[in-house]
Amino acid sequence: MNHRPYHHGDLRRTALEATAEAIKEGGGLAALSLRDVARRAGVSHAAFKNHFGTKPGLLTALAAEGYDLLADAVNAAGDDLVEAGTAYVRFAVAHPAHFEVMFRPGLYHADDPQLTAAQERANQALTSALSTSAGETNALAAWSIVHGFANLWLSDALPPGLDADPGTAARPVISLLSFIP
Amino acid sequence: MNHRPYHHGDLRRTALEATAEAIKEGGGLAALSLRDVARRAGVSHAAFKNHFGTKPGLLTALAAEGYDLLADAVNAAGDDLVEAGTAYVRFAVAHPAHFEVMFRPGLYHADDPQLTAAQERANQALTSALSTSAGETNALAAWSIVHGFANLWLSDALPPGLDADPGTAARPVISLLSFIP
DNA sequence: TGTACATCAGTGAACGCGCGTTCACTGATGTAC
DNA sequence: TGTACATCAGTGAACGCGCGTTCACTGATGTAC
Repeated sequence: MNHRPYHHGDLRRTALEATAEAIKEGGGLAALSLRDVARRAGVSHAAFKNHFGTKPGLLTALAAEGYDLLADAVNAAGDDLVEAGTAYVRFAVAHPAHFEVMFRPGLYHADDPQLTAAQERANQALTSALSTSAGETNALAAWSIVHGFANLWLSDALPPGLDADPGTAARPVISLLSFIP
Repeated sequence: MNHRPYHHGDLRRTALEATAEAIKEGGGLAALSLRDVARRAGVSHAAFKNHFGTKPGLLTALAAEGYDLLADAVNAAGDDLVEAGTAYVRFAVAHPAHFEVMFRPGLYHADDPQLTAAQERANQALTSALSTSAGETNALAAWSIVHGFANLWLSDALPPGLDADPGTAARPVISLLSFIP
């Protein structure tokens, strides 16, 4: 008999994972419900109140985690535009739920301090992959191309026949911008 | 007394407009409900059954309309990569609800004949903006950059200070790909 | 021009359901002394 | 080391609500003759 203890011990962590799973496997972010997340986490559906407050609170935490993961991934890629861009695409495909929530600020508390700090980290990471002489147009192009590729991949809109690994498929595309300093 | 007639006369048209409006002004696609659309259209919430069947049926019609509008917009731009790309961005911002639904095939009947025909039209329009010698990597880059810019704009994620018109703001970014034949 | 009738478009009530949040509670943990 | 007690984490029932869909219906339209 493995009777679960009354106290979960790591509910916050488990809840975030269950949320990402629910978005990925359930009907997407549109169909996300706290009760479904609770079921996946094996916990009462009222248990989240202590950790996150309400539903937007839960999504705030997920978005903040997403920005932190993105910052980590881009930082690990080093100060190289193509590598950083490839890391961006890989992050989006590896964490589709985080990625989707991050870009829907209407669903969470956009002014949460933890969240804005994580956004700032991600921003720094992305900026440092560009030379300071790159200019805004170049920066927008770089961000647009990786963001667009990631979204198209996640929408399953890209033509068949691409490499099965999104990073590998994206690299030649991103490399067209290699002239950016 | 302007007592509405029993028969609406143009409910299909009105319903699609009300749906786009509900997505734009209500809480986004996630919060879309048939009953809200019916309220906006001034009609019983059961009235859609005759025209669209169920909720996915309504979204199928909206997506099909979106692909047709996109095809029209890109065709009108002529066989020029930058102009076609700018038209893509303008379309997305002018019709955000259509654009959002189009790239969520899980929400509609992706095999609907009217829909697939419209998709084919849009595909043709986009393809013809590229020379046949352009190659797949170039095509993916062009699509990615305009799709990414449009999504970032709609997410309100772009830095402040850009031109208020999304087409004008996007043009210099897209122009970086002018080397594509 | 009139009339019968089939078809179509829209109504309004009803259904069963899952939702987010609140509430009083209980079990477990940790700290003060 | 023991004990009292405050705090915290999780429970389970309850609430009110809006949802998508179905149903029998009614008003309007169009067609056959």
